[in-house]
Amino acid sequence: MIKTSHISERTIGRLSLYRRLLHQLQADEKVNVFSHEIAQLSGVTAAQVRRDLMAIGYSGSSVHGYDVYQLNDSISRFLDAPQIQNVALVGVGNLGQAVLTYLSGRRPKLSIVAAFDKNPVKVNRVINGCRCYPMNEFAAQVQQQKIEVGIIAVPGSEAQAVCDTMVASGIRGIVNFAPATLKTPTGVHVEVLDMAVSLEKAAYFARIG
Amino acid sequence: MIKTSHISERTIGRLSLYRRLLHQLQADEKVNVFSHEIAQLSGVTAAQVRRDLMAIGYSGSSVHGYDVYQLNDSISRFLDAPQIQNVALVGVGNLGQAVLTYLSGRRPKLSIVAAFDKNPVKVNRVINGCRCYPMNEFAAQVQQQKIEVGIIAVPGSEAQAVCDTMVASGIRGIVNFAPATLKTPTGVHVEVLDMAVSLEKAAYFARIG
DNA sequence: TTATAACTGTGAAAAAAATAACAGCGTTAC
DNA sequence: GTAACGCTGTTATTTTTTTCACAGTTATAA
Repeated sequence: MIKTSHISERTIGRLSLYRRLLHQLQADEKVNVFSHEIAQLSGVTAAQVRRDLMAIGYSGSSVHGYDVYQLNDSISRFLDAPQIQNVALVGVGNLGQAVLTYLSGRRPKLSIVAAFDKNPVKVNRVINGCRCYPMNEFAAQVQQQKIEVGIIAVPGSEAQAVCDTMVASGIRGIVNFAPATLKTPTGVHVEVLDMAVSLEKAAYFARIG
Repeated sequence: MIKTSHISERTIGRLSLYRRLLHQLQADEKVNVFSHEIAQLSGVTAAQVRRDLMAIGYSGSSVHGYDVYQLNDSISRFLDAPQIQNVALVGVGNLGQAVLTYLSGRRPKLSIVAAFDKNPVKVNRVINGCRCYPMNEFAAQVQQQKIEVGIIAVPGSEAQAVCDTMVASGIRGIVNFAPATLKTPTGVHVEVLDMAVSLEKAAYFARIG
C-alpha cells in the first residue's frame, strides 16, 4: 500500500501557479529554469519552490536547474486526472458568463460541459459555447456527463441549495463565488472565491499596510 | 507609542465573514450569539472565533455571549475606514460588470466610483451605475476622487501594466482577478482571486479528497 | 446564600507552514 | 586531475496559526 503522503492545499495552489508560469516560459522558449527564478516570478522563496517540487517527486539538476518541459509535465501528471474532468456551472449571469469565457479552453483536462440557470430565457440555449440546462436536470446531467466539479455563481441566498444539489449528485469539488459559507459533509472540498471578503481585505490593508 | 498588535491576514478575512453573518442574524432579529454559533455558521472552531474577536477587543458576556448589534458594530469600526474608501475597477468585460453588479451597494464604506476600459465603445458611458473612463485618465481620477483601492479584471497579459499604473497612482490595496502574479513594491497589498487556480484545486481535491 | 451551569478570555500546547542551512553533486576552469 | 562554484534535495529550525484547556464570570435556581 502506497503511503499517501499528504500534500497541503497551499502547495497544490502554488503548483498550479508554477505550472502557469512554466507554460509561459515554454512559450518564451526557455529550456531550463532554476528554483530561484520560479520563486521570483511567482512571489515565493526558492526554498519553498524546491520544497513544493519535492512533493511531486521531480528532480532537477544542480547545474541546469529544472527542465521546463519535463517539470511542466510532472506537475500536470500530478495535478491533472488521467482523463478529462468535467465541470458544471450553476448561474449564468454576468459572473457565470465571465467564468465560461475565462475558463473555457484554458485547461485541456478541465472542461465546463454544462451550465444551469433558473432563468427560462437562458435555458436550452448555448451561451459562450456551453449549453444551458434547467436546474432540475442537474443530477441527470451530472450522471450522464460524469461531472466531477461544480462552480457556484448564483446569489448568496441560493448558494446553499445549489450546493446541496451538487453534493447529492455526487460532486466532491466545488468552487464557490457566492457570498455564503457553505455547509458540506466531510469529503467535499469547497474553494472559496469571495469578492466581498477580498475587497474588504484589500481596503483594510490599503489603510493599515 | 502604541504597540501595533499585528493582526493576521487570515483573521481579517474571518472577521469579514463574521460580520456578514452578523448582518444576517440581525435581519433575523437575533439579539445575542455565542462563539460556537458563529463558529458553526462560518465553518471554523469556537476557539478560533473567540481568538479572532480578541483582536478587535470586543468582549461578550459569559451568559449571553455576544450582542449581535454591538459586535457587528465593533467589527465594522475595526475593518472599515472612518470615511468611505473609494474603489476603481479596471476592465469592464463580463467579469468587470459582474464585479460592479455584485459589489455595488453591498458595503456602505466601500464604493466603486470609477471604471476603466480600453474599449472606446465603453468609455464615457455609465455601465451598471458606474462611469467608465479611458485608462489614460486613471491617475487623474485616482487623485481627484481619492481612490484607495483597485480591482483588476483584465486579461492576464495586461494585468501587470494595470497594476503598475495603480501603484504609480498611489493605490496600496489591489484585488486581482487576472491570471498573473503581480510584482508590487512592499507596502502594496494584493488580494488574489484566481479562478483558474481555484478550479484546479477543486478538481484535484474532488479526486484526491 | 450558595451551588450549578454555560459561557468567555486567554495562556499553554500542538500542529502546520515557511525559512534557513547545508551536504552532495555535476560542471567548469585551470 | 582537482579545486571551486552554484545549484538541488532534504533535514533542522523558526515562525505562524490553530487548538486545547481551564480559570474566571455572570445569570439562574434551590
